[in-house]
Amino acid sequence: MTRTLETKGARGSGGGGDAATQVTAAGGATAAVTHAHGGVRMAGEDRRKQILQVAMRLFSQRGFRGTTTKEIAQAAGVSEAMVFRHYANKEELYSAIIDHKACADNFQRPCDIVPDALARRDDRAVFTGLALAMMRHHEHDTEFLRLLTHSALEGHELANMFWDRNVRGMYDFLGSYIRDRQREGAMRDIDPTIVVRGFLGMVIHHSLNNLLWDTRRLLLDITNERAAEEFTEILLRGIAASPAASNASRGGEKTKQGAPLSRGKKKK
Amino acid sequence: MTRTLETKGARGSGGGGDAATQVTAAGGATAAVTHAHGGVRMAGEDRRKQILQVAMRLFSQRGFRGTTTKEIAQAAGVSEAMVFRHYANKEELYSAIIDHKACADNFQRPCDIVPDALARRDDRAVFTGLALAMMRHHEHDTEFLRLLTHSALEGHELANMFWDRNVRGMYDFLGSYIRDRQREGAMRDIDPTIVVRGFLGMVIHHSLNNLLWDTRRLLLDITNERAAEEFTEILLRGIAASPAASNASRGGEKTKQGAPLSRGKKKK
DNA sequence: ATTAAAAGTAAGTACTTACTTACCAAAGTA
DNA sequence: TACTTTGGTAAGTAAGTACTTACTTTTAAT
Repeated sequence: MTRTLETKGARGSGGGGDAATQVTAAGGATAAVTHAHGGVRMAGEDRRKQILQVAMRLFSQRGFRGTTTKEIAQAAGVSEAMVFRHYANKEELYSAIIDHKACADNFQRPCDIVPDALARRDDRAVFTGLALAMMRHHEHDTEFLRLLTHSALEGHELANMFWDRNVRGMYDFLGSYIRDRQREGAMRDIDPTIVVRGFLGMVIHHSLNNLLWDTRRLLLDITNERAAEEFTEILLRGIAASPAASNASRGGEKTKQGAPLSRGKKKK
Repeated sequence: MTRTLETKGARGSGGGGDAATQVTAAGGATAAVTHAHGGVRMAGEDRRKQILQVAMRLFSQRGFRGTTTKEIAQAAGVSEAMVFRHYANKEELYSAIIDHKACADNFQRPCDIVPDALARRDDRAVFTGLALAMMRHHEHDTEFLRLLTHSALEGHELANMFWDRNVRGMYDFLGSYIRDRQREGAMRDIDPTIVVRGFLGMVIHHSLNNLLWDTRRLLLDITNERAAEEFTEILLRGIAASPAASNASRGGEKTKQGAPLSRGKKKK
């Protein structure tokens, strides 16, 4: 009788998304509490969040134009009018997603992911760490990658925002790390941006592939750890300061390099 | 007066697509040939093709669900009824695109692109050749890449079909080439599928990036040729048979290798 | 000239879509 | 207990949406 708002609120924001759908489905038949509605009454703020999450899921599955407000309402277990009570229109729902996705804990800066490896100049740890962080994030928040691709295709703002806030930073950061390692003689002379493009290409394409194309992993079924290691191995060998060939042709001067090739630590 | 069908037919299938749109736009105002319609009368087969091409363009821009049959009709310069005269429903239009895209000249088998390089065991030529062919195709038929991504997101058949007919083949082909080169001692021991994944990742991600994300090439602005070469260089160095390290550790047996490392030919 | 097939249209239909209005009931509060 | 606030609904509306029907014009062979 005197259950507080907290109780309902907690249920709502916790696993509310799917539960509400079921409640609604069953509600019409069984629960005749008051009239037709079988959904739980939530605190406004909780309902707002829940609707947002449901919308995120649906947008990521079917795209913005491909998702109807009716579907969102049904999946949230409320009437369509409730969606428009909380969000003035469909577009505002979308920008709320942008805010939520962009401002939230979603992306840490790359330098925060592998700080110690950076200090140690452990190239392998740096690249595997970053690759792993990205792939785990993609796998754990699959909605996001789909949503992002949809936005890019539909020319929505989310794509640009993500680009500016995250991708650009990643290029800057990794690019300048590579430049440093080139100066230290550990990596060969090559445009760092191309290296970043190649690295991100391998990682992101792999995620996109698993998520979008080969969901059953028919072609290639490996763990994120393995993928991160193998891609890193290819990349680092690929950009290592001129190896055997130059050793053979130019002879001696290996001691010239400021820092040791981290390739040496390979099968430690 | 007695112009043959050929004449009109040729116009229709030639540059008809965009012309028709303009004709319609101007038609309402200027051309009062018979009644309201300003479009040219086409032979059935030509109109059919034209509608298909218009639909392809629109689907690639806005996705399947995001494109209306009315828009297609308007862009083709005909009434909506004409669209449904040629294609029973929207879905059939889509599968016609699939047929056209999949069956047409779109994708040559990988072994046909670089046949001589394959025979010569010129790894560099093989990989740059393939990369370049893919990137050029992406650039020249941008609709296709967008269409494909849309299909993958929307779970349409085109994605699966493309996967089965093209991607799978590419993995098989490149995979077995790499396996051969490993047996010949030219490449190190690594799962060939992972190598293919990495290679396609770099190339496809680069195309997708230029087409979808960074269309103004702000982050990286290089020619396809350059990109193909650099990615190939990274990959081949990355998977080359263990270089300095193994030579030094295991000593002699270099003559065991069936074919010379094509890396030697580098700056020829 | 007659006629039949084919290219084309205008004006529908049945349904969906984003969004509104008017009203209701549960919760808190005086 | 009465009253206000707020989460919630049912039943709209106007503008799409895919798709149809009934009709007209052009073409070209008889």
